[in-house]
Amino acid sequence: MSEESQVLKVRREKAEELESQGIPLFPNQFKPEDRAGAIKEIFGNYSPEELEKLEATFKVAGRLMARRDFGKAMFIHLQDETGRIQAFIKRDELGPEKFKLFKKYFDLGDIIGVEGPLFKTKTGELTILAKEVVLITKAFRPLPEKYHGLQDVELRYRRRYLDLIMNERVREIFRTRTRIVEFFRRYFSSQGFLEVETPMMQPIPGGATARPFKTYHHALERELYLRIAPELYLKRLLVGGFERVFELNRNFRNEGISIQHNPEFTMLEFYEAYATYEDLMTRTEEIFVNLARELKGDTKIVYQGKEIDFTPPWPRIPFKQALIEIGGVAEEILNDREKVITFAREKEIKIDEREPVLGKLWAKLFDALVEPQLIQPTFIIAFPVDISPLARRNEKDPTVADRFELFIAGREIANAFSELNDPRDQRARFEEQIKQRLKDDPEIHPEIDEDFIRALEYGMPPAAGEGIGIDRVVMLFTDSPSIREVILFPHLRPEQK
RNA sequence: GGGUCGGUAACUCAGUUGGUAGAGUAUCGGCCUUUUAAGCCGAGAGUCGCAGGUUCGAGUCCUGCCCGACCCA
Repeated sequence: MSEESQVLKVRREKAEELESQGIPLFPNQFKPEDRAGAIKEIFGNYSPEELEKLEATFKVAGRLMARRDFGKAMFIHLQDETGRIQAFIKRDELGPEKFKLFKKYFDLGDIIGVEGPLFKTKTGELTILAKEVVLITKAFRPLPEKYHGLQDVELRYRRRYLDLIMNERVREIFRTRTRIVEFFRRYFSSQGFLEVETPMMQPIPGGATARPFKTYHHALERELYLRIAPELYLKRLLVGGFERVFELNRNFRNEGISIQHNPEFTMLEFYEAYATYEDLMTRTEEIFVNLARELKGDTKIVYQGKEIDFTPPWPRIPFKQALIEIGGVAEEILNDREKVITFAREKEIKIDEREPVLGKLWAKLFDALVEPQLIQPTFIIAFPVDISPLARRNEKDPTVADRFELFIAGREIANAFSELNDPRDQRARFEEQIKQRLKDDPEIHPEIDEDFIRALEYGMPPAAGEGIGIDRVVMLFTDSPSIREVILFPHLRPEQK
């Protein structure tokens, strides 16, 4: 076989023959009036006699997914967005010409229209008796195998359209994703938050510690960065007088791809004036309980075989205490930088031994020893100030920030804090960050966002803000082990020719 | 970046010690007017990820590379 496989050749020849008979391959006149799901929902329980009395015809369109040929009649399954419905294609009903045309030229994968009354087969399946059947869109390529479907993970991601045709569970994941996004928008709107859009392209990437994507604007003749977080712009809006704002959109981080990381991911950030991080813990509990009830009708879900219970209140454990009690790190080790490094080496936790910031070393220990153990929803609070450059200091202990991170199923799901609004301290924190920056660390931008400081100098009301990783929330509620399962088109290396 | 596993027909997968590349689905032809992965008979379909190497002979062994999954960092 040369450049074209046998199957593709047959399809192409069939299409050409149809066209030469004056039958259009891609007509645009057919208007379906019914959908598979609604028909089955309404008439599924009708008896054969009741169906016969209906005297109504139904008109559906969808993809031809299955075909069982009996010579002078055949059963087909047609799939639209709402589900599958069976139709019975009978020579005596259609007439010999149309029947022959269907039999010879309509293939699995074609999009077709069927019109006719409903009846029940011997086996009790609700079925459309086809009085009319038309080709709506010819498929030039065959569908994957009807029973096993499309399994190859690489192909599923590269040809997501096929994955969606073949795998109902995948369709369900993305419907759930949309429901979750809609839930957040509805929740925040109902709570008086204004949804806003701030720059995705930023002259100075800020609001997080991460390596950005760089691009170039020709007319402005300057480099721009795809945002790693919207934080610094949302806080400018607090300065501007919007007291409750949120943004739900994409962030970009130029980092590795893993089971929990995609270079572009969806983040919800919200900011609430006159609130504290403690208020946000309560709000966060409320959000997840409401979401679980809406999606599952329960405050419990099962994720990868583990039951997760959102019933509040959730434990609130100080960062250092978690390291000691959950991570099993002795307190005297934590307070000594050299001992921390030795400890990490013994435990084979990879750290940069030149790292001068003690909090960053602690964070590495936390990621390795504590995070995987936080299965039930848990707030870790009182983060070291030196890894919380945008958070307000605790009034009693200035070495920790009024900050929490939420962990569920061994993963960070949310990050929140009372916002630092003292412009002097903010400048000092930025300067310290740059000073402590390891040579050429791509995750810390060497430039201070002076306009952000200036905004704070006009006065930002005390506020608390939070970011929630939407992809990870979707993973939890769809029981998906990998972030790629909840992103329609995850990034892959280019396909080889 | 390192490790493990995988890449064989359009799809899902076998392929023994190195000895003519297989099955099911799909496709094509024949039979069949209530099937549910319909059934029966027959047929065609392959750059075995790519490039080298070893060998009389490589899907199989060796080296490098590409793509993917998972684990580690």
